[in-house]
Amino acid sequence: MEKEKIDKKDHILDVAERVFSELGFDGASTRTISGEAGVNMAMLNYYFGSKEGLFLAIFKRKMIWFQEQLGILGNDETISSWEKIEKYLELYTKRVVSNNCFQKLLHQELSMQRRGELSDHITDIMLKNVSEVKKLLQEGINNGEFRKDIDSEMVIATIYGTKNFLVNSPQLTSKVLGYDIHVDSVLEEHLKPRVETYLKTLLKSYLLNEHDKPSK
Amino acid sequence: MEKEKIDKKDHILDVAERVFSELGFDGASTRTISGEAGVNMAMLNYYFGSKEGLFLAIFKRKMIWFQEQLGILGNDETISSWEKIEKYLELYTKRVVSNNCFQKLLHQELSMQRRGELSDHITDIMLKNVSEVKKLLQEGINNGEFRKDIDSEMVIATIYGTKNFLVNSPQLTSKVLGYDIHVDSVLEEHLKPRVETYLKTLLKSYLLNEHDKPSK
DNA sequence: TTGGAGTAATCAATCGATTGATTAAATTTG
DNA sequence: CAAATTTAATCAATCGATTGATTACTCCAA
Repeated sequence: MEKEKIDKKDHILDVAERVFSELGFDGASTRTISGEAGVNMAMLNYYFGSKEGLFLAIFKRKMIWFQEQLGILGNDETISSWEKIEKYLELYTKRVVSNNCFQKLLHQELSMQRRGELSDHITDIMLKNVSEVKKLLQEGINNGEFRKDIDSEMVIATIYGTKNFLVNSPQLTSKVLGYDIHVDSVLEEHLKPRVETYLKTLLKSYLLNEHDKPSK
Repeated sequence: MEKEKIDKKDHILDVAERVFSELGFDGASTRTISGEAGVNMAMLNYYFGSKEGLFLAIFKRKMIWFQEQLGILGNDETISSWEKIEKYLELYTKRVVSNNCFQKLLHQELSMQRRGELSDHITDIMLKNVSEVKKLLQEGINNGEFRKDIDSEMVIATIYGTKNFLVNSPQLTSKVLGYDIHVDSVLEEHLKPRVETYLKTLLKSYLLNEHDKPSK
């Protein structure tokens, strides 16, 4: 059955995504993954060719989602540059909750140099995101909304880095913040809005020209 | 000879630190490490008991260095809160260059939940750093230098997160910035001062009360 | 100074366990 | 039936760890 085959493959990808994010590529054995997914070990190779093929399939699947999210902001001419940044931040912090595993997996793999083909793939995915934000920032500079001397690339590093730091080391973050962010409801109701508010305030004070700022 | 034994152990730790940071804990085999260190494989177990013991020894060695760095800022009463933050940023970005491998290793391990004892160790190390910065920020709030509504914990996440994002994925960062940060001299002369300047400007605009800011 | 006993360091060889992958047979599906 | 799927069994390779033998060194008595 075509439909169920896709569902089963999707189920395996879901499980693999989680296990990989928890144990890393080398730490997660094919036996563990197939065991937790409730399928025979040989199925992984039957469906995805190899362990690395399975790993790659996880990213392939998410790429489509990335692309469409990237287009949402698109070329909306009706709102200001700062409002676009705000919208992007809202879109991005939403993923704090929904794509927890994958984001961790992504930056885990980005920090390793080997597995060249895969690393290039992931780098390309990230580059698309980066250039999108860069475009928004440059637009704001050109129309005078933003200060001319902002460091766009560093701003991007701050957006991604701040979030990654918080969600990629949940144990540390939980201790620092005083609530357990492993619990989904806590993530959704406390961390997510807090990060969103903070990043907006932080970037507003850095990006906007003085005369545009509310006196606070 | 006592002296040479320490040197050799130190050499192994140096190599292991690098290899672990490049390949991860599971990806780095004891054979690879001993091979690159130019010692017999059995020496690793002879010196450190096990692979995990070797891994732990890397962190044990760095803990001393951390402790003394933490005390440097100490209770200096002669400078303002903002100047203390500036000094901390300078101290911190210095490590962008000098402790590249270790920092990557640290946050690699922080993002995995298993290896409980070690994770707790690392979390504690980080917590000490965090609480130190938190104290500086709180001090600035209390004496009126900083705005009262700043989110201290998020600021910390920004400082660490921004740097980690840049140095933990050198491949991506190099493409975004347009110069290869794998080269040490580039790291030192371009990325480090850039990060330092950026973080100072970013945090100054967020932390300081309006009336204290230069009109820019 | 020399010789040998005792300790520390190093080595090649190998252990059982686990890894990713493959096979051929069995089962299900259309 | 024929094709697609699923299974258990097994493959060679590699993993971390350990062994016993060997070398290098220290120290003290003669």
